[in-house]
Formats: sequence, C-alpha cells, structure tokens
Amino acid sequence: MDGVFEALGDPVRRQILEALADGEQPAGRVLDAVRSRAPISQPAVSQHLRVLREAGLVRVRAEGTRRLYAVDPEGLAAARTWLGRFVDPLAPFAQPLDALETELARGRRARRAEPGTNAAEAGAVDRGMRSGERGDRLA
Amino acid sequence: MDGVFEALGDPVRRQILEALADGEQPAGRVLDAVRSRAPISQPAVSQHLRVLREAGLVRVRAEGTRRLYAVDPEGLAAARTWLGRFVDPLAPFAQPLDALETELARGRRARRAEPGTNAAEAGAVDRGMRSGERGDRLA
DNA sequence: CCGGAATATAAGCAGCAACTTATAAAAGGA
DNA sequence: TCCTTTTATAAGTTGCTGCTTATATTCCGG
Repeated sequence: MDGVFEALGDPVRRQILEALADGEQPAGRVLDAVRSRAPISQPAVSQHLRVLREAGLVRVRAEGTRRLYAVDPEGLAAARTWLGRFVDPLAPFAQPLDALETELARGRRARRAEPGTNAAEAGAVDRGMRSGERGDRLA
Repeated sequence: MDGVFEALGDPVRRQILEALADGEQPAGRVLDAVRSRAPISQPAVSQHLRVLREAGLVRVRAEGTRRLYAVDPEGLAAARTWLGRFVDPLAPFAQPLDALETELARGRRARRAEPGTNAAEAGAVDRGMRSGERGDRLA
C-alpha cells in the first residue's frame, strides 16, 4: 500500500498501465508496447511490473510460461480516493460529474481499437496541460 | 520535470498537500506541519513547495513577507482524471465506502497469498500496514 | 529428455533527486 | 537606517532508483 504514488511516479510505469488499459496482456506484449516508444531491456520492464504488482496496481495470472498482467482497479481506486480529499471541500457532490467524464473516456476506449490515441491523451496530462496562466517555468 | 505524478510520488510532498487540505497556509506553517512528523530543514520544504507549484498542484500568493500556499484543484483533478480511465465507471458513486472496501478486499487477497504469483505482493502489503498514519496510510 | 521461448532474479553501475549548510532577498518594525 | 523575520536560492553531498548484462527458472513441443 505504501508505494502506490511512488509507483505511479515513474513515466514508464504509467505507460505500462496504459498498455494494460485495454485489458489483460502478457508481459511480452507490455514489453513491446513500451519499446514502441523508447528502447528498454526486458528485465527493466519486468522490474517495473514487479513494482506495480507490489504496489497493488496490477495483478498477475500465470498461464503456461506466460504471465498475464492486468490493471488492479483497487489500487487505482485507492490513489483516486486519496486525491479526492483535495477536490473542492464544498463539493463532494461533483462526483456524478466525475463519473460521467469517466464513462465518456471509457466509451471512447471501447469504440476504438488503436492504442495511439490513448497514449496521446494521457501524455497530455503527463505534461501538465492545463489552462495556461502558470508560465512559471524553471529548469 | 513538470509531471504531476512525479510530484505526487514523494511522501513529503503528499504530506504538504495534506497540510494544505484545510486551506491556504503560509510556508512557515507548512514547514511546522512537516516537522511535526520528521525533522527537515526549511530549504527542503521550500524546494518541495517549488516542485508542487511547478507541477500545478499548489498556487502561491504573496502577502507581505509571507507566501501563502494553497492546493490547486486543477492539478489534482488532472491526476484524478488520468486515474479515472482505469477505474470502474460506477465506482465513484461508492466513493465514501471506497477506502474501507479497498482495505477489506486487500486483506482478503493477502491472506490467501498464492506461492509464486502473489508472495511478493503480500509482503508489500505487510510493509504497507506499518505506517498507521491517518493520511499517509493510503499512499 | 532436450532445446527454445517467456519471464524473473542477480549484480553492478550511473544519474538524479532529495537532503544539507550557507547565503541572498524582501518586507516590516525599532 | 539597521535588525529581524520570512522565504527563496546556491552549492555540494549522498542514497536510492532505474538501467544494463548475465543467469536462473519454468514451461512447452518435438
């Protein structure tokens, strides 16, 4: 449980989660997905998967010599719940709206078959795309 | 880096956010809050605040010689939205029970730890339970 | 059984991120 | 003006984290 946000803090691990967003996949496929963006070794991805597993963010299922990984919604929900505390204290009632947003994202995901849009969307969030006004850049 | 999740990955920064959960507070008060749990220098907290600010998770307002920090809901919402893609669309409606349910399910899962696939995960849960702190318990 | 495929672990190394102390900057009060 | 308070920045050190290569483990087909 300790380690959920630590695990989410790594961009490669978030990418792995995105690769698993469409459903259960063997480690090899996850490896390929990550490699489609940057060169990385098989052990590196295996280690990332371990971190995610120990954080409760993914679950594994052995099938033959393959390891099928899938997102563990519980772990994600835990992180989400923690974040929920900081959302406007006046409005825990914004929840239904939140659910709608999620529903829309899900519909999009189901309707489509290409993983490209997915990554792009998440990447935007990753890079902190928000309404400007904060141009306080400092290296 | 300007990553939201990178910023959230540090336990001290999450603690700072918790200290700001009750509303705007001057940097000095944040410093005291963090110090109430572990010894840390003033510059260290100042640097953490900068990371949070650059990630869009907090905003600052100068008042005299004081700097008043507050949570920026937009940044948190971005993270929450990203996480939302992996969560059951109906889950947000169960929000109040979320944490408890997660806890229970996790305990169950750890108890029936299957050798090979789940051993490491169970160990991680054990380690996670040590904290006992209200806010950090989750993360 | 044996070779190969899929995955995990071991061991070691490099870079960075978070800490420290020292100092600067800015504002308010005597 | 000078001192104090409050916060930020500079500079340097170090432990941890994520990477690599090499090897072990497990399973399946021939």
